[in-house]
Formats: sequence, structure tokens, C-alpha cells
Amino acid sequence: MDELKLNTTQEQRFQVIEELRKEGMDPYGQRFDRTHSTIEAKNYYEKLVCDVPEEEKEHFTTPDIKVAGRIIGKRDQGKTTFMNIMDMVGRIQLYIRKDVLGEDNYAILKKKIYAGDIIGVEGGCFRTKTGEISIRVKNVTLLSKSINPLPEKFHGLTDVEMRYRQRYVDLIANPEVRDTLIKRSKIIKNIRDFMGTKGFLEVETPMLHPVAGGAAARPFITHHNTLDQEMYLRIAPELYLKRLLVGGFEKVFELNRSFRNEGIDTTHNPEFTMMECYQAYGNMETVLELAEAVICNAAEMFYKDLQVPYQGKVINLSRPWKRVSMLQLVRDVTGCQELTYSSPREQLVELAKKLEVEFEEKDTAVKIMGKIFDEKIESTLIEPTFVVEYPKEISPLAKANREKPDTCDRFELFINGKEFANAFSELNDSEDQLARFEAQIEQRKAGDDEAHEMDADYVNALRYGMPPAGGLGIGIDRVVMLLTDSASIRDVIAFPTLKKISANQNQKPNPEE
RNA sequence: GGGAAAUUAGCUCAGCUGGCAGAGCAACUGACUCUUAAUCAGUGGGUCAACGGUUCGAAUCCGUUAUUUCCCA
Repeated sequence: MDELKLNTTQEQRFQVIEELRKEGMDPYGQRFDRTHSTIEAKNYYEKLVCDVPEEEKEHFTTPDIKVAGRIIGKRDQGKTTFMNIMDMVGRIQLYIRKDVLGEDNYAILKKKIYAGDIIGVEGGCFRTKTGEISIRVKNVTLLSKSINPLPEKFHGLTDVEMRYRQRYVDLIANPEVRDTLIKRSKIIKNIRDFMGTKGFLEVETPMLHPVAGGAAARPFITHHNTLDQEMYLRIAPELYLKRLLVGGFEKVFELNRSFRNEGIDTTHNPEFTMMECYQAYGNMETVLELAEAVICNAAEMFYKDLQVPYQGKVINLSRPWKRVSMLQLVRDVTGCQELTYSSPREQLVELAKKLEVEFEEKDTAVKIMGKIFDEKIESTLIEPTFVVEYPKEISPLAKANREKPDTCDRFELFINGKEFANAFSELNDSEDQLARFEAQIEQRKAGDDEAHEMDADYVNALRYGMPPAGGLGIGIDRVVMLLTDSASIRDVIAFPTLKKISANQNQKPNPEE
């Protein structure tokens, strides 16, 4: 494979590996039992040095410990070598002397071990003249040779494409990437634990769906060979979680991936992580409070006062969060206070034109209203805002409001102008649900390929009776973005979706295409 | 979907009006027993994203393609 061809530097390094093998050394070592991480080693020194008399502190060295990591810098100084090694939690300096290591070992270290290699070392901790806690190395164990040179130490790896494509290099070169992913893990654990303490049971429902449902989105299509049947990667776990409610589970959640075959930008990745939960005998209000609690509880891990710095702004997550009616927001932005979800299409067309909001011929009045909201209102909702009273027409799984039949009991949560959560009082009337599906199918026929599909088995489940319930979905990647001050969803996903570099990409273009 | 920009050594980047392909770091050789972007002396390293065109001559001008980024819808 061409992309694996070695360049000059790599060739040299490969030669070194061969030489090491000839000398009987294993370039790719075995288990190494560390006693301390880099940070623990420094703490160990700090702790022991406290009890040392003042005049002896300067020359104090701790008992031997064992530390391992990747060499990220080497300063060769003749008969002394300084190195820095990095492990998952931090870095520490090594002080290596020829007279301690011995002639032969020092020669190998000097000539055949370099930045990028992974080593284990043994020795005591001390403080150098310039004040840095270091390890006075007595033994070096080679654990892994590196053939690929590391990116430049000062500028690091900045090429955005390469950072995403070769995240492993990015992680070595840019410590903040690792910090972000560690925070991501902490946030997810925090949410999982929080849901547990609230009595929700974590469940796993299918990712391969015979019918893609639970959201308005285009699915990925795949195929099962032995069943010889089309399958869809799930766009949402919603309909399966509610089947569990029918079956008698009362508080369930799932925190995992969904897939939507749509555009990619700074807030959308085709596979993304969502936490969806359902609470039987609850409603929209129940899960509204839950949404606030979940996000605030996670935010408090990093920001006790809930003042969250994000991309130069400060977003105040203090509770309670604002609630506004979608209809009222649209009325305000259009200046038309008589507007309702039953207003005639011509009126919306006129308002959309006035605001220069584009729409399509097939769009209904409510759809146009949705577009006005998306374009003129959404991005202005910076502080956490629950937008409530959604039109029933675009919420086919939500219960209609008893007083306002064209409205449903649904909210979407917006923070920093982006959707963070979507929730409603779940529709549990099977025949209403059937009618809603049928309306969606009409819309699909009219050209809306994001309209929901009929899920007959789900209707059948509802016919057994589902308790009234509140359901909530929170976009986890966006929560992580907010709490890690990340500008792009790609920064909070270890391996974001990228276009494949095809083997014939650089060939002559095919005139047939 | 539309617009703009980027793509040159392993990495970070220069390269002007078309005229021998450059620097720093990394690597290699050597000096140096408290350095930390170590320092000093020397050496090697290139499909200038790909393909085509204009030209005596193209990294540079033109076109197409690819990937990525940003903005707009």
C-alpha cells in the first residue's frame, strides 16, 4: 500500500529497530508494572520531602519508583540526557546519567531511543537545580519503538483535517483533546448515574430497525443477508422505549448512538449520542424539570456557579430556565399578534416573504411558521430557553393539548441558539397515533422525505394501553460542547465522520461522470 | 445546494511580477554531566494535493477533480 511506504526518516528508524533486534533487545516490550503515574510520582516526592530537614532538601531523592510513558522530548547533553515522558495524566522529566546507566545502556539510550518511543523507567524522584521534580533514572526498559516521527514540539499538529483523520496523533500532540474527551466521559457517567439515582433503568433497544421511526430524519439504509431484508440504522430509540412502557417498565432511559443521514456541520455528526428517557405517569412538565436537572447537575461538575464560558460568551445556566410559547415568539418576530396555528397559509406566505424566509411550495402554513422560527428565532435563544406549545402537525408522537387542540404538550430546549433537547407528553391514544401516522404518510407522498413512516407494530403496542408518560431526548454531544467550550461537534467526538480518501481520488477524472 | 479559502520536506510555514525548491523544528553525524522550544558545528530529506492547458520555461497563470475549513441557505 502506497500510503504505508516509508520515507527517509521512517526508513532510518526501521533500521534502528533491526539493529536493536540483532543486539537481542525486544523493540516492542512486555508488561511493565508501574508503581506511579507521572502525577503520582510528583506528589510522592512532594509528600516525602516535607519531612526532610531544610538543609538536606536540595539533595533529597525518594526511594525508587517505576513510571512509564511516551518520550515527548529529549535534550541530549553529552554524558547526561534529559527527557520528558507523557502518560495519560501528565508528564515528568527524566534525568539520565551515563555513569548511572552504564556505558552500553547509555549508548543505546542516546542513539536508539528518541521522541515518540514508549519506555518504562526506574529511579528515585528529586528536584533539579531549576526546580523541576524529575526522576533520577537507574534503569530504562524499552516498551515500544515508534517509526513515525512526532509532529513538531512547539506548534504541534494544527492541520484540522489531519487532526480529525489521525486523532491518535492529535491526542499525543494536543493535550486539550484528551482533556475534552475525558470530560466527555465524565459527563456521560454523571448523566448515567444521575438517571440511576432518579430511579430510571438503563436499557438497550435495537439500533437496527425494520422501520426508521421516532424522529423526522432520513435514515441510513443497510441490508441483512440471511434475513434478506432492508434494515435502517435507528434515527431515534423512541418507539422501542415506549414499547417498554407498554410492557410495564415505568422509568427507562437509553444513552447511546443514533444515526441520521443528513448534512455534516459544526453541530451535526451523522452518528451522535442522545440520552432518551421515558417516565410513566408523568408528562411534559415532569421531564422539563428533569432536563434542567440533568444538564445543571453535569455542569456543576465544572462550574459550581453555573456561569458557563462558551466561545467568548458566558452562558448563565442558573435555574429556573425561561419558558416561552413558540407561537408567541413567532407572533413577536412577525409583529402579527393574531397569528395562530390555524392561520391561513396565505398569511404565513406573506409574513415569510416580508422576513425574507425561504419556503417551498409544498410547505403548509405550520411548516412555514417552523421555518420562520428556525431562521429568525432559534439563533437568538442564548440563555437556556424552553420553547413550549408546539404545533401538533409537526409533532406526530406528542399528546395534543386539551385546551388548544392544534397545539401539543411539547418543548424544545435551546441554549446558545442550538437545540439541546426535545420532549413531550407522549401520545398514548392508539387511534390518534394511527391518524397521525397517516397524516405523515400524506406528507411523505407530498414530497417530505423526512416525514415519519407508519409503524404498525407500534400502533399495535399502543392498543394494549400505554400509561401517560413524559419523554425526553437530550443531545449529549451538544451538552459536551457547551461544557468543554468546544466550537465544533467534531472536537467532542473521538473519531468524527469524515469522507473516505478513495484510492483513485487523484486519478484522471472519469469523463462518463 | 451556493460562495469563499486552504493544500509546498515528518510537523509548522515562507516562496513577490512565471526563471536553480526555502526556513525553523524533527531526523542523521559530531561536541557538551542540571537541561526544559537546551545550545553549538555539519549532513540528508520534495510526485509543490491530482489531472490537463497556456508558455521557451509553471509551486506561481487558466481549467477540471479531490479533501478540508469557514460563511450562507
